[in-house]
Amino acid sequence: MVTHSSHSIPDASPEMPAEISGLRMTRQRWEVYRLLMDQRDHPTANDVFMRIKDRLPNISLATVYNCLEALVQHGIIRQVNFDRESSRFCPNLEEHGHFHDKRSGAIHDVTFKAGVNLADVLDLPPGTLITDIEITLRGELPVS
Amino acid sequence: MVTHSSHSIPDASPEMPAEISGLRMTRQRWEVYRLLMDQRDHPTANDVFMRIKDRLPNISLATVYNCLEALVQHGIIRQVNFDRESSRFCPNLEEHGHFHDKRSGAIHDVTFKAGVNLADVLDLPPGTLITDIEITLRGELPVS
DNA sequence: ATTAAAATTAGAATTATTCTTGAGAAGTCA
DNA sequence: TGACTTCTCAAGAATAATTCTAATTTTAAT
Repeated sequence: MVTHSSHSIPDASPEMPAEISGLRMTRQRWEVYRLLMDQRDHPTANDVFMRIKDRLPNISLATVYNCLEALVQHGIIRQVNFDRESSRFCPNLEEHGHFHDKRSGAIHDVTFKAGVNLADVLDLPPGTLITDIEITLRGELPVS
Repeated sequence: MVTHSSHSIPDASPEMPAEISGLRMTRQRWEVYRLLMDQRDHPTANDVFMRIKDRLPNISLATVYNCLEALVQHGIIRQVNFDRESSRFCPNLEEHGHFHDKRSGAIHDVTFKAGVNLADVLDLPPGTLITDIEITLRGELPVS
C-alpha cells in the first residue's frame, strides 16, 4: 500500500528547486520565499510568520528570521528598513526605492526614471565603490 | 558673600538662546545640540551620552534620548538610520544622503550634483507629496 | 513667593532580533 | 548501506536599543 505524507505539513509545491543562487533550498526557505513572491506587500518577519502558518503550522519565528536572513545574504530578497520600525522584506531585485504612503500605510516600490543612474547624480569622489543603496521616502500619494 | 554656581555642572555657554525653532532651550538640550554641531561625525545617542559627561556629569541617557527626540521633532537636527544599527544624529539640514565607508567606518554626508532634484529623477505618480527622503549608501571610498 | 506646567532622572519595561542548545534531517564517502 | 559529518530547525533564553513610568526638580508666569 502506498503511504501518505504527514498530515501536519502539506507537501512543498513540486517545483521546489534544490537551490537558488547557491543557497540550498529547504521546505521552510522555499515557503518563505514563495510567500514573498506571491504577496509583494513588504511584510515584516512577524507578518511572514503569521501568514505562513497555513502551510507550515510548526514553523518557529526564529526559523522565519533564519530563512529571511539566508535569503537576504544570498541576494535572493532584499531587507527594507523604515526608520526604526521592524524590517520588511521585498523580492524585487531591480534597483528601486520605497515610498511609504502615510494615508494608506502601504509601501510601494519606486523606480528611477528611464536613463537615470543614481551614482551619476550624487556628488561622490571619483573612484568611490558603491555596494549598496537604500532610498526611502515618506509622503502621501495623490487622492486618486 | 557672593556664592559660586554648582561645582558639578559648569555654566552653559553664555550665548544659549531661549529657544530654537520654537523648542524651548534647556541646559541639556543646548549641550546636546552644541555637541552635534561641534562634532559632526554622526554619533549615536550613547556616543552623545558618553561625550557630554564632561559638561553635564549628571545627565541621564533617557534625557539624551529626550533631547535628541525634541531636536529632531522640531527639525533642528536629523536622525539617520543605517539598517538596524543604532540611530545616528546629524545637524546638517541641507538635503543630503549618507555614505558609510566600510573601510574606515566613518559616515559622510553626500550631496546631489548641482541642479539635481531627487523628486525629478524618481518615477512617482504626479501629485505625490513627499515629506521626507532618506538616502543611505554603503561602499568604499577610494584608497588615496 | 506660589503655583502650574514642563523637563529631568533612574530604573523598569518593551520589543525586535539574535543566540544557544539539542534533536533531527540531509549530504558524503567508503 | 552504514557511519560520520554538517546543516537546519525549533523553543525558549538572552540581548540591546529605545521607550515608558513615576517621582523630583526646574522653569515660567502670576
